[in-house]
Amino acid sequence: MSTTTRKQREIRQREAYLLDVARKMLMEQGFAGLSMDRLAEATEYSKGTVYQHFSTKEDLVAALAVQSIENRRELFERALAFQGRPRERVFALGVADEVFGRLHPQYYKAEMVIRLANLQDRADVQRRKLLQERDRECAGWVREIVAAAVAAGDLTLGEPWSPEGIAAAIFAIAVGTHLGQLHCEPLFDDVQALHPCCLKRESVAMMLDGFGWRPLHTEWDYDATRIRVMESIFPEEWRRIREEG
Amino acid sequence: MSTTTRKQREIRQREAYLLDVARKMLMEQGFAGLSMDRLAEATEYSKGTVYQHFSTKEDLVAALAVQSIENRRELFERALAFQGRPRERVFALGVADEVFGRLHPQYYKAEMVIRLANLQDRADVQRRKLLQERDRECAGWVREIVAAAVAAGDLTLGEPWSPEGIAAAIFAIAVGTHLGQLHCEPLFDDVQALHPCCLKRESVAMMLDGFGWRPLHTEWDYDATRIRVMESIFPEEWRRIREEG
DNA sequence: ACCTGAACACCGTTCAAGT
DNA sequence: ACCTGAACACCGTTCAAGT
Repeated sequence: MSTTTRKQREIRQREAYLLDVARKMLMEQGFAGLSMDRLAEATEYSKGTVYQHFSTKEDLVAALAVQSIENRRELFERALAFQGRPRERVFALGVADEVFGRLHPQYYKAEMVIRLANLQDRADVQRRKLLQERDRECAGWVREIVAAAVAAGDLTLGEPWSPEGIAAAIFAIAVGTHLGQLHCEPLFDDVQALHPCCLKRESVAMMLDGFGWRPLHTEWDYDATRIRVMESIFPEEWRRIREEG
Repeated sequence: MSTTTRKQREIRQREAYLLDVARKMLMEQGFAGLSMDRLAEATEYSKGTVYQHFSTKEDLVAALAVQSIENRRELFERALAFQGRPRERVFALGVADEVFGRLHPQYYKAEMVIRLANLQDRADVQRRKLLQERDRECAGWVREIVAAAVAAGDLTLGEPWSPEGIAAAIFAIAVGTHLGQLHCEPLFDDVQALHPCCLKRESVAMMLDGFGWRPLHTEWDYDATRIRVMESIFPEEWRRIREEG
Protein backbone atom coordinates (compact mmCIF):
# COMPACT_ATOMS: atom_id res chain seq x y z
CA MET A 1 0.00 0.00 0.00
CA SER A 2 2.66 2.45 1.07
CA THR A 3 4.86 1.33 -1.84
CA THR A 4 2.05 1.83 -4.34
CA THR A 5 1.64 5.36 -3.10
CA ARG A 6 5.33 6.05 -3.31
CA LYS A 7 5.44 4.56 -6.82
CA GLN A 8 2.46 6.62 -7.92
CA ARG A 9 4.06 9.72 -6.48
CA GLU A 10 7.27 8.98 -8.36
CA ILE A 11 5.35 8.51 -11.58
CA ARG A 12 3.55 11.80 -11.12
CA GLN A 13 6.82 13.56 -10.39
CA ARG A 14 8.39 12.01 -13.46
CA GLU A 15 5.50 13.20 -15.60
CA ALA A 16 5.82 16.72 -14.22
CA TYR A 17 9.53 16.65 -14.99
CA LEU A 18 8.96 15.37 -18.52
CA LEU A 19 6.43 18.14 -19.11
CA ASP A 20 8.79 20.79 -17.76
CA VAL A 21 11.53 19.78 -20.16
CA ALA A 22 9.06 19.36 -23.03
CA ARG A 23 7.66 22.85 -22.48
CA LYS A 24 11.13 24.32 -22.60
CA MET A 25 11.79 22.54 -25.90
CA LEU A 26 8.49 23.72 -27.36
CA MET A 27 9.24 27.31 -26.36
CA GLU A 28 12.76 27.32 -27.72
CA GLN A 29 12.32 25.47 -30.99
CA GLY A 30 8.62 25.23 -31.73
CA PHE A 31 6.57 22.12 -32.43
CA ALA A 32 9.15 20.73 -34.87
CA GLY A 33 11.95 21.20 -32.33
CA LEU A 34 10.09 19.14 -29.74
CA SER A 35 10.89 15.47 -30.35
CA MET A 36 10.20 12.37 -28.32
CA ASP A 37 13.76 11.27 -29.08
CA ARG A 38 15.34 14.39 -27.68
CA LEU A 39 12.92 14.48 -24.75
CA ALA A 40 13.97 10.97 -23.78
CA GLU A 41 17.62 11.86 -24.16
CA ALA A 42 17.39 15.16 -22.27
CA THR A 43 15.51 13.61 -19.35
CA GLU A 44 17.65 10.43 -19.42
CA TYR A 45 14.60 8.21 -19.61
CA SER A 46 14.06 5.66 -22.35
CA LYS A 47 11.65 6.26 -25.20
CA GLY A 48 9.46 3.46 -23.87
CA THR A 49 9.08 5.25 -20.55
CA VAL A 50 8.13 8.48 -22.27
CA TYR A 51 5.51 6.58 -24.26
CA GLN A 52 4.07 5.18 -21.06
CA HIS A 53 3.11 8.74 -20.13
CA PHE A 54 2.16 10.10 -23.54
CA SER A 55 0.80 7.83 -26.22
CA THR A 56 1.66 10.29 -28.95
CA LYS A 57 3.65 13.42 -29.60
CA GLU A 58 0.36 15.26 -29.98
CA ASP A 59 -0.79 13.81 -26.67
CA LEU A 60 2.31 15.28 -25.06
CA VAL A 61 1.45 18.73 -26.36
CA ALA A 62 -2.15 18.21 -25.23
CA ALA A 63 -0.85 17.43 -21.75
CA LEU A 64 1.02 20.75 -21.80
CA ALA A 65 -2.20 22.49 -22.81
CA VAL A 66 -4.08 20.76 -19.97
CA GLN A 67 -1.51 22.02 -17.46
CA SER A 68 -1.99 25.47 -18.89
CA ILE A 69 -5.75 25.53 -18.73
CA GLU A 70 -5.97 23.95 -15.27
CA ASN A 71 -3.62 26.61 -14.05
CA ARG A 72 -5.78 29.35 -15.49
CA ARG A 73 -8.98 27.72 -14.33
CA GLU A 74 -7.69 27.82 -10.77
CA LEU A 75 -6.93 31.53 -11.02
CA PHE A 76 -10.40 32.11 -12.53
CA GLU A 77 -12.04 30.18 -9.71
CA ARG A 78 -10.30 32.31 -7.13
CA ALA A 79 -11.28 35.51 -8.95
CA LEU A 80 -14.88 34.31 -8.89
CA ALA A 81 -14.91 35.04 -5.16
CA PHE A 82 -14.50 38.77 -5.76
CA GLN A 83 -17.57 40.65 -4.59
CA GLY A 84 -18.99 43.51 -6.57
CA ARG A 85 -21.28 44.47 -9.39
CA PRO A 86 -21.35 42.07 -12.34
CA ARG A 87 -19.11 44.20 -14.53
CA GLU A 88 -16.55 44.32 -11.74
CA ARG A 89 -16.75 40.56 -11.51
CA VAL A 90 -15.97 39.96 -15.22
CA PHE A 91 -13.25 42.51 -14.78
CA ALA A 92 -11.87 40.37 -11.94
CA LEU A 93 -11.77 37.37 -14.29
CA GLY A 94 -9.86 39.58 -16.71
CA VAL A 95 -7.37 40.35 -13.97
CA ALA A 96 -7.00 36.59 -13.37
CA ASP A 97 -6.23 36.16 -17.07
CA GLU A 98 -3.70 38.98 -16.84
CA VAL A 99 -2.01 37.31 -13.86
CA PHE A 100 -1.89 34.07 -15.79
CA GLY A 101 -0.46 35.71 -18.89
CA ARG A 102 2.22 37.53 -16.94
CA LEU A 103 3.20 34.62 -14.74
CA HIS A 104 3.21 31.92 -17.43
CA PRO A 105 3.63 33.60 -20.80
CA GLN A 106 4.93 30.37 -22.30
CA TYR A 107 1.89 28.32 -21.32
CA TYR A 108 -0.26 30.08 -23.88
CA LYS A 109 1.86 28.80 -26.71
CA ALA A 110 1.28 25.12 -26.03
CA GLU A 111 -2.42 25.85 -25.86
CA MET A 112 -2.40 27.62 -29.20
CA VAL A 113 -0.41 24.85 -30.87
CA ILE A 114 -2.74 22.09 -29.73
CA ARG A 115 -5.92 24.02 -30.50
CA LEU A 116 -4.88 24.57 -34.09
CA ALA A 117 -4.95 22.09 -36.93
CA ASN A 118 -6.02 18.53 -36.42
CA LEU A 119 -3.55 17.95 -33.60
CA GLN A 120 -6.39 17.15 -31.24
CA ASP A 121 -7.39 14.05 -33.18
CA ARG A 122 -4.20 12.27 -32.22
CA ALA A 123 -4.31 13.13 -28.53
CA ASP A 124 -5.85 10.81 -25.94
CA VAL A 125 -9.61 11.00 -25.68
CA GLN A 126 -9.40 11.55 -21.94
CA ARG A 127 -7.04 14.47 -22.21
CA ARG A 128 -9.12 16.03 -24.95
CA LYS A 129 -12.23 15.75 -22.82
CA LEU A 130 -10.40 17.32 -19.88
CA LEU A 131 -9.31 20.21 -22.08
CA GLN A 132 -12.82 20.79 -23.30
CA GLU A 133 -14.44 20.56 -19.86
CA ARG A 134 -12.11 23.12 -18.33
CA ASP A 135 -12.64 25.42 -21.28
CA ARG A 136 -16.38 25.26 -20.97
CA GLU A 137 -16.22 25.78 -17.24
CA CYS A 138 -14.38 29.09 -17.65
CA ALA A 139 -16.68 30.13 -20.49
CA GLY A 140 -19.69 29.21 -18.37
CA TRP A 141 -18.58 31.47 -15.54
CA VAL A 142 -18.32 34.44 -17.86
CA ARG A 143 -21.73 33.66 -19.35
CA GLU A 144 -23.31 33.47 -15.90
CA ILE A 145 -21.93 36.86 -14.91
CA VAL A 146 -23.29 38.35 -18.13
CA ALA A 147 -26.68 36.82 -17.32
CA ALA A 148 -26.48 38.22 -13.79
CA ALA A 149 -25.80 41.68 -15.23
CA VAL A 150 -28.89 41.40 -17.37
CA ALA A 151 -30.92 40.26 -14.36
CA ALA A 152 -29.58 43.15 -12.28
CA GLY A 153 -30.53 45.66 -14.97
CA ASP A 154 -26.90 46.72 -15.55
CA LEU A 155 -27.00 45.42 -19.11
CA THR A 156 -29.71 45.27 -21.75
CA LEU A 157 -29.20 42.85 -24.61
CA GLY A 158 -30.11 44.07 -28.07
CA GLU A 159 -30.47 41.91 -31.16
CA PRO A 160 -28.72 39.55 -31.94
CA TRP A 161 -26.89 39.25 -28.63
CA SER A 162 -27.12 36.57 -25.93
CA PRO A 163 -24.98 35.99 -22.83
CA GLU A 164 -23.16 33.26 -24.77
CA GLY A 165 -22.46 35.66 -27.61
CA ILE A 166 -20.98 38.30 -25.32
CA ALA A 167 -18.85 35.70 -23.55
CA ALA A 168 -17.61 34.44 -26.92
CA ALA A 169 -16.78 38.01 -27.99
CA ILE A 170 -14.76 38.57 -24.80
CA PHE A 171 -12.82 35.34 -25.37
CA ALA A 172 -12.18 36.31 -28.98
CA ILE A 173 -10.54 39.55 -27.86
CA ALA A 174 -8.42 37.72 -25.28
CA VAL A 175 -7.25 35.05 -27.70
CA GLY A 176 -6.72 37.46 -30.58
CA THR A 177 -4.66 39.82 -28.46
CA HIS A 178 -2.43 37.02 -27.22
CA LEU A 179 -1.98 35.72 -30.74
CA GLY A 180 -0.98 39.18 -31.92
CA GLN A 181 1.63 39.17 -29.19
CA LEU A 182 3.21 36.04 -30.64
CA HIS A 183 3.86 37.75 -33.97
CA CYS A 184 7.58 37.93 -34.62
CA GLU A 185 7.20 41.16 -36.53
CA PRO A 186 4.87 43.74 -35.02
CA LEU A 187 2.12 45.17 -37.20
CA PHE A 188 3.21 48.72 -36.40
CA ASP A 189 6.73 49.87 -35.69
CA ASP A 190 5.32 52.64 -33.55
CA VAL A 191 6.90 52.43 -30.11
CA GLN A 192 3.71 53.81 -28.60
CA ALA A 193 2.05 50.40 -28.94
CA LEU A 194 0.28 49.30 -25.77
CA HIS A 195 1.43 46.40 -23.67
CA PRO A 196 -0.66 43.35 -24.70
CA CYS A 197 -2.21 43.05 -21.25
CA CYS A 198 -3.37 46.68 -21.34
CA LEU A 199 -4.54 46.31 -24.93
CA LYS A 200 -6.69 43.35 -23.98
CA ARG A 201 -8.13 44.97 -20.87
CA GLU A 202 -8.89 48.26 -22.60
CA SER A 203 -10.34 46.62 -25.72
CA VAL A 204 -12.75 44.58 -23.63
CA ALA A 205 -13.60 47.70 -21.60
CA MET A 206 -14.43 49.58 -24.80
CA MET A 207 -16.58 46.75 -26.10
CA LEU A 208 -18.51 46.41 -22.84
CA ASP A 209 -19.05 50.17 -22.88
CA GLY A 210 -20.45 49.72 -26.37
CA PHE A 211 -22.94 47.22 -24.95
CA GLY A 212 -23.89 49.87 -22.40
CA TRP A 213 -22.94 47.58 -19.53
CA ARG A 214 -23.08 49.73 -16.36
CA PRO A 215 -21.06 51.06 -14.74
CA LEU A 216 -19.27 52.32 -17.85
CA HIS A 217 -15.52 52.80 -17.67
CA THR A 218 -16.19 56.54 -17.47
CA GLU A 219 -18.45 56.10 -14.46
CA TRP A 220 -16.23 53.89 -12.35
CA ASP A 221 -12.61 53.70 -11.29
CA TYR A 222 -11.68 50.27 -12.66
CA ASP A 223 -7.99 50.92 -11.95
CA ALA A 224 -8.97 50.92 -8.31
CA THR A 225 -10.95 47.71 -8.82
CA ARG A 226 -7.87 46.15 -10.38
CA ILE A 227 -5.78 47.03 -7.34
CA ARG A 228 -8.46 45.66 -5.03
CA VAL A 229 -8.63 42.37 -6.97
CA MET A 230 -4.86 42.06 -6.95
CA GLU A 231 -4.57 42.81 -3.25
CA SER A 232 -7.47 40.70 -2.05
CA ILE A 233 -7.26 37.72 -4.42
CA PHE A 234 -3.73 37.56 -5.86
CA PRO A 235 -1.42 39.20 -3.28
CA GLU A 236 1.37 36.65 -3.71
CA GLU A 237 1.19 36.60 -7.51
CA TRP A 238 1.07 40.38 -7.66
CA ARG A 239 4.26 40.64 -5.66
CA ARG A 240 5.99 38.28 -8.09
CA ILE A 241 4.73 40.20 -11.10
CA ARG A 242 6.04 43.49 -9.74
CA GLU A 243 9.37 41.96 -8.82
CA GLU A 244 9.89 40.42 -12.24
CA GLY A 245 8.95 43.72 -13.86
CA MET B 1 13.05 34.61 -75.35
CA SER B 2 9.73 33.04 -76.19
CA THR B 3 10.92 29.72 -74.73
CA THR B 4 12.01 31.38 -71.49
CA THR B 5 8.57 32.88 -71.16
CA ARG B 6 6.86 29.57 -71.81
CA LYS B 7 9.18 27.86 -69.32
CA GLN B 8 8.54 30.49 -66.69
CA ARG B 9 4.83 30.17 -67.24
CA GLU B 10 5.06 26.42 -66.84
CA ILE B 11 7.01 26.82 -63.62
CA ARG B 12 4.45 29.22 -62.23
CA GLN B 13 1.64 26.86 -63.17
CA ARG B 14 3.47 23.98 -61.55
CA GLU B 15 3.90 25.98 -58.37
CA ALA B 16 0.21 26.87 -58.33
CA TYR B 17 -0.64 23.20 -58.78
CA LEU B 18 1.72 22.11 -56.01
CA LEU B 19 0.17 24.69 -53.69
CA ASP B 20 -3.36 23.56 -54.53
CA VAL B 21 -2.58 19.96 -53.66
CA ALA B 22 -0.60 21.00 -50.57
CA ARG B 23 -3.49 23.11 -49.29
CA LYS B 24 -5.86 20.21 -49.66
CA MET B 25 -3.48 18.00 -47.66
CA LEU B 26 -3.10 20.63 -44.95
CA MET B 27 -6.87 20.99 -44.66
CA GLU B 28 -7.56 17.29 -44.51
CA GLN B 29 -4.79 16.08 -42.24
CA GLY B 30 -3.21 19.11 -40.57
CA PHE B 31 0.44 20.10 -40.57
CA ALA B 32 1.63 16.58 -39.74
CA GLY B 33 -0.40 15.11 -42.60
CA LEU B 34 1.26 17.43 -45.10
CA SER B 35 4.51 15.79 -46.22
CA MET B 36 6.95 16.65 -48.97
CA ASP B 37 7.06 12.94 -49.79
CA ARG B 38 3.34 12.63 -50.28
CA LEU B 39 3.13 15.95 -52.09
CA ALA B 40 5.72 14.74 -54.61
CA GLU B 41 3.89 11.45 -55.01
CA ALA B 42 0.42 13.00 -55.32
CA THR B 43 1.54 15.56 -57.90
CA GLU B 44 3.78 13.02 -59.70
CA TYR B 45 6.81 15.29 -59.50
CA SER B 46 10.08 14.26 -57.92
CA LYS B 47 11.14 15.44 -54.48
CA GLY B 48 13.93 17.44 -56.07
CA THR B 49 11.46 19.39 -58.17
CA VAL B 50 9.32 20.17 -55.14
CA TYR B 51 12.42 21.43 -53.35
CA GLN B 52 13.19 23.71 -56.27
CA HIS B 53 9.99 25.59 -55.43
CA PHE B 54 10.04 25.37 -51.63
CA SER B 55 13.31 25.13 -49.77
CA THR B 56 11.62 23.74 -46.69
CA LYS B 57 8.36 22.27 -45.52
CA GLU B 58 7.82 25.42 -43.49
CA ASP B 59 8.51 27.48 -46.60
CA LEU B 60 5.76 25.57 -48.37
CA VAL B 61 3.28 26.48 -45.65
CA ALA B 62 4.54 30.07 -45.76
CA ALA B 63 3.81 30.10 -49.49
CA LEU B 64 0.26 29.01 -48.73
CA ALA B 65 -0.02 31.86 -46.21
CA VAL B 66 1.30 34.32 -48.80
CA GLN B 67 -1.40 33.22 -51.26
CA SER B 68 -3.95 33.75 -48.54
CA ILE B 69 -2.85 37.20 -47.51
CA GLU B 70 -2.38 38.46 -51.07
CA ASN B 71 -5.89 37.33 -51.79
CA ARG B 72 -7.24 39.24 -48.83
CA ARG B 73 -5.09 42.25 -49.53
CA GLU B 74 -6.64 42.51 -52.96
CA LEU B 75 -10.15 42.46 -51.49
CA PHE B 76 -9.11 45.09 -48.94
CA GLU B 77 -7.68 47.29 -51.65
CA ARG B 78 -10.93 47.14 -53.59
CA ALA B 79 -12.94 47.94 -50.46
CA LEU B 80 -10.73 50.97 -49.92
CA ALA B 81 -12.47 52.61 -52.87
CA PHE B 82 -15.77 52.73 -51.01
CA GLN B 83 -16.81 56.32 -50.36
CA GLY B 84 -18.34 57.38 -47.09
CA ARG B 85 -17.64 58.49 -43.58
CA PRO B 86 -14.59 56.94 -41.92
CA ARG B 87 -16.58 54.47 -39.85
CA GLU B 88 -18.33 53.27 -43.01
CA ARG B 89 -14.95 52.82 -44.62
CA VAL B 90 -13.57 50.55 -41.86
CA PHE B 91 -16.88 48.76 -42.05
CA ALA B 92 -16.24 48.23 -45.77
CA LEU B 93 -12.87 46.64 -44.93
CA GLY B 94 -14.75 44.39 -42.52
CA VAL B 95 -17.05 43.38 -45.35
CA ALA B 96 -13.98 42.56 -47.45
CA ASP B 97 -12.74 40.32 -44.64
CA GLU B 98 -16.16 38.69 -44.47
CA VAL B 99 -16.09 38.03 -48.22
CA PHE B 100 -12.63 36.51 -47.86
CA GLY B 101 -13.67 34.34 -44.94
CA ARG B 102 -16.74 33.04 -46.72
CA LEU B 103 -15.08 32.46 -50.08
CA HIS B 104 -11.86 30.88 -48.80
CA PRO B 105 -12.50 29.48 -45.33
CA GLN B 106 -9.55 27.11 -45.68
CA TYR B 107 -7.04 29.85 -46.43
CA TYR B 108 -7.17 31.10 -42.88
CA LYS B 109 -5.85 27.84 -41.55
CA ALA B 110 -2.55 27.92 -43.41
CA GLU B 111 -2.08 31.46 -42.17
CA MET B 112 -2.70 30.47 -38.57
CA VAL B 113 -0.35 27.51 -38.78
CA ILE B 114 2.54 29.53 -40.17
CA ARG B 115 2.02 32.46 -37.80
CA LEU B 116 2.24 30.22 -34.76
CA ALA B 117 5.35 28.71 -33.25
CA ASN B 118 8.74 29.27 -34.73
CA LEU B 119 7.68 28.01 -38.13
CA GLN B 120 8.58 31.35 -39.66
CA ASP B 121 12.26 30.94 -38.86
CA ARG B 122 12.61 28.11 -41.34
CA ALA B 123 10.77 29.80 -44.20
CA ASP B 124 12.60 31.76 -46.89
CA VAL B 125 13.54 35.29 -45.93
CA GLN B 126 11.88 36.63 -49.06
CA ARG B 127 8.58 34.95 -48.40
CA ARG B 128 8.62 36.06 -44.77
CA LYS B 129 9.24 39.63 -45.84
CA LEU B 130 6.37 39.42 -48.33
CA LEU B 131 4.07 38.12 -45.62
CA GLN B 132 5.03 40.93 -43.28
CA GLU B 133 4.72 43.66 -45.88
CA ARG B 134 1.23 42.65 -46.92
CA ASP B 135 0.20 42.40 -43.29
CA ARG B 136 1.45 45.86 -42.52
CA GLU B 137 -0.17 47.27 -45.61
CA CYS B 138 -3.62 46.09 -44.49
CA ALA B 139 -2.96 47.24 -40.93
CA GLY B 140 -1.80 50.62 -42.24
CA TRP B 141 -5.02 51.13 -44.15
CA VAL B 142 -7.10 50.59 -41.04
CA ARG B 143 -4.85 52.91 -39.03
CA GLU B 144 -5.20 55.65 -41.64
CA ILE B 145 -8.97 55.46 -41.58
CA VAL B 146 -8.92 55.70 -37.78
CA ALA B 147 -6.68 58.77 -38.08
CA ALA B 148 -9.06 60.23 -40.67
CA ALA B 149 -11.97 59.73 -38.26
CA VAL B 150 -10.07 61.62 -35.58
CA ALA B 151 -9.28 64.41 -38.05
CA ALA B 152 -12.94 64.59 -39.12
CA GLY B 153 -14.09 64.86 -35.51
CA ASP B 154 -16.04 61.57 -35.67
CA LEU B 155 -13.79 60.00 -33.04
CA THR B 156 -11.99 61.38 -30.01
CA LEU B 157 -9.13 59.31 -28.62
CA GLY B 158 -8.89 59.01 -24.86
CA GLU B 159 -5.91 57.71 -22.93
CA PRO B 160 -4.14 55.38 -23.71
CA TRP B 161 -5.44 54.95 -27.23
CA SER B 162 -3.77 55.69 -30.55
CA PRO B 163 -4.87 54.91 -34.12
CA GLU B 164 -2.41 51.97 -34.04
CA GLY B 165 -3.96 50.67 -30.84
CA ILE B 166 -7.47 50.77 -32.24
CA ALA B 167 -6.36 49.06 -35.44
CA ALA B 168 -4.63 46.36 -33.36
CA ALA B 169 -7.78 45.88 -31.29
CA ILE B 170 -9.87 45.43 -34.43
CA PHE B 171 -7.45 42.83 -35.78
CA ALA B 172 -7.44 41.03 -32.45
CA ILE B 173 -11.21 40.61 -32.63
CA ALA B 174 -11.02 39.37 -36.23
CA VAL B 175 -8.27 36.84 -35.52
CA GLY B 176 -9.75 35.71 -32.21
CA THR B 177 -13.17 35.13 -33.76
CA HIS B 178 -11.73 33.09 -36.60
CA LEU B 179 -9.66 31.04 -34.17
CA GLY B 180 -12.76 30.36 -32.09
CA GLN B 181 -14.38 29.08 -35.24
CA LEU B 182 -11.64 26.47 -35.69
CA HIS B 183 -12.38 24.89 -32.31
CA CYS B 184 -13.55 21.33 -32.78
CA GLU B 185 -15.77 21.56 -29.72
CA PRO B 186 -17.79 24.74 -29.34
CA LEU B 187 -17.56 26.63 -26.06
CA PHE B 188 -21.33 26.64 -25.69
CA ASP B 189 -23.72 23.99 -26.90
CA ASP B 190 -26.37 26.63 -27.26
CA VAL B 191 -27.70 26.53 -30.80
CA GLN B 192 -28.38 30.25 -30.62
CA ALA B 193 -24.69 30.99 -31.14
CA LEU B 194 -24.08 33.60 -33.82
CA HIS B 195 -22.47 32.82 -37.14
CA PRO B 196 -18.74 33.71 -36.82
CA CYS B 197 -19.01 36.39 -39.49
CA CYS B 198 -21.87 38.11 -37.63
CA LEU B 199 -20.10 37.68 -34.30
CA LYS B 200 -17.02 39.41 -35.66
CA ARG B 201 -18.94 42.22 -37.30
CA GLU B 202 -21.13 42.88 -34.27
CA SER B 203 -18.26 42.65 -31.78
CA VAL B 204 -16.28 45.24 -33.70
CA ALA B 205 -19.41 47.40 -33.96
CA MET B 206 -19.88 47.25 -30.20
CA MET B 207 -16.26 48.14 -29.55
CA LEU B 208 -16.30 51.08 -31.94
CA ASP B 209 -19.50 52.28 -30.27
CA GLY B 210 -17.60 52.08 -26.99
CA PHE B 211 -14.98 54.39 -28.48
CA GLY B 212 -17.82 56.74 -29.37
CA TRP B 213 -16.91 56.58 -33.05
CA ARG B 214 -19.71 58.36 -34.92
CA PRO B 215 -22.03 57.46 -36.40
CA LEU B 216 -22.83 54.86 -33.73
CA HIS B 217 -24.52 51.66 -34.83
CA THR B 218 -27.73 53.06 -33.33
CA GLU B 219 -27.49 56.20 -35.45
CA TRP B 220 -26.85 54.60 -38.80
CA ASP B 221 -28.15 51.72 -40.88
CA TYR B 222 -24.97 49.69 -41.31
CA ASP B 223 -26.94 46.77 -42.75
CA ALA B 224 -27.72 49.08 -45.65
CA THR B 225 -24.04 50.04 -45.86
CA ARG B 226 -23.17 46.35 -46.04
CA ILE B 227 -25.54 45.84 -48.96
CA ARG B 228 -24.13 48.90 -50.72
CA VAL B 229 -20.54 47.65 -50.26
CA MET B 230 -21.49 44.21 -51.53
CA GLU B 231 -23.35 45.56 -54.55
CA SER B 232 -20.88 48.25 -55.55
CA ILE B 233 -17.56 46.53 -54.72
CA PHE B 234 -18.12 42.76 -54.59
CA PRO B 235 -21.10 42.03 -56.86
CA GLU B 236 -19.58 38.86 -58.34
CA GLU B 237 -18.35 37.50 -54.99
CA TRP B 238 -21.67 38.29 -53.34
CA ARG B 239 -23.51 36.24 -55.93
CA ARG B 240 -21.23 33.28 -55.26
CA ILE B 241 -21.65 33.60 -51.50
CA ARG B 242 -25.44 33.57 -51.78
CA GLU B 243 -25.40 30.64 -54.20
CA GLU B 244 -23.17 28.51 -51.98
CA GLY B 245 -25.35 29.31 -48.96
C1' DA C 1 5.54 -5.09 -12.90
C1' DC C 2 8.34 -1.94 -14.94
C1' DC C 3 11.98 -0.35 -18.00
C1' DT C 4 14.93 -0.52 -21.99
C1' DG C 5 16.78 0.28 -26.50
C1' DA C 6 17.02 -2.16 -30.92
C1' DA C 7 14.13 -2.25 -34.92
C1' DC C 8 10.94 -0.43 -38.46
C1' DA C 9 8.58 2.71 -41.29
C1' DC C 10 8.27 7.21 -42.73
C1' DC C 11 9.80 11.89 -43.56
C1' DG C 12 12.87 16.12 -44.52
C1' DT C 13 16.73 17.23 -47.12
C1' DT C 14 20.73 16.67 -50.25
C1' DC C 15 23.21 15.72 -54.32
C1' DA C 16 25.53 12.80 -57.82
C1' DA C 17 23.97 11.02 -61.96
C1' DG C 18 21.00 11.28 -65.90
C1' DT C 19 18.56 13.72 -69.77
C1' DA D 1 19.69 23.78 -67.73
C1' DC D 2 16.59 21.01 -65.56
C1' DC D 3 14.93 16.80 -63.38
C1' DT D 4 15.36 12.53 -60.84
C1' DG D 5 15.38 9.27 -57.15
C1' DA D 6 18.82 6.89 -54.29
C1' DA D 7 20.96 7.93 -49.99
C1' DC D 8 21.32 9.81 -45.25
C1' DA D 9 20.04 11.39 -40.87
C1' DC D 10 16.46 11.90 -37.80
C1' DC D 11 12.02 11.00 -35.75
C1' DG D 12 7.54 8.62 -34.16
C1' DT D 13 6.15 4.33 -32.59
C1' DT D 14 6.36 -0.59 -31.23
C1' DC D 15 7.71 -4.56 -28.77
C1' DA D 16 10.68 -8.53 -27.51
C1' DA D 17 14.01 -9.04 -24.14
C1' DG D 18 15.87 -7.80 -19.71
C1' DT D 19 15.56 -6.65 -14.66
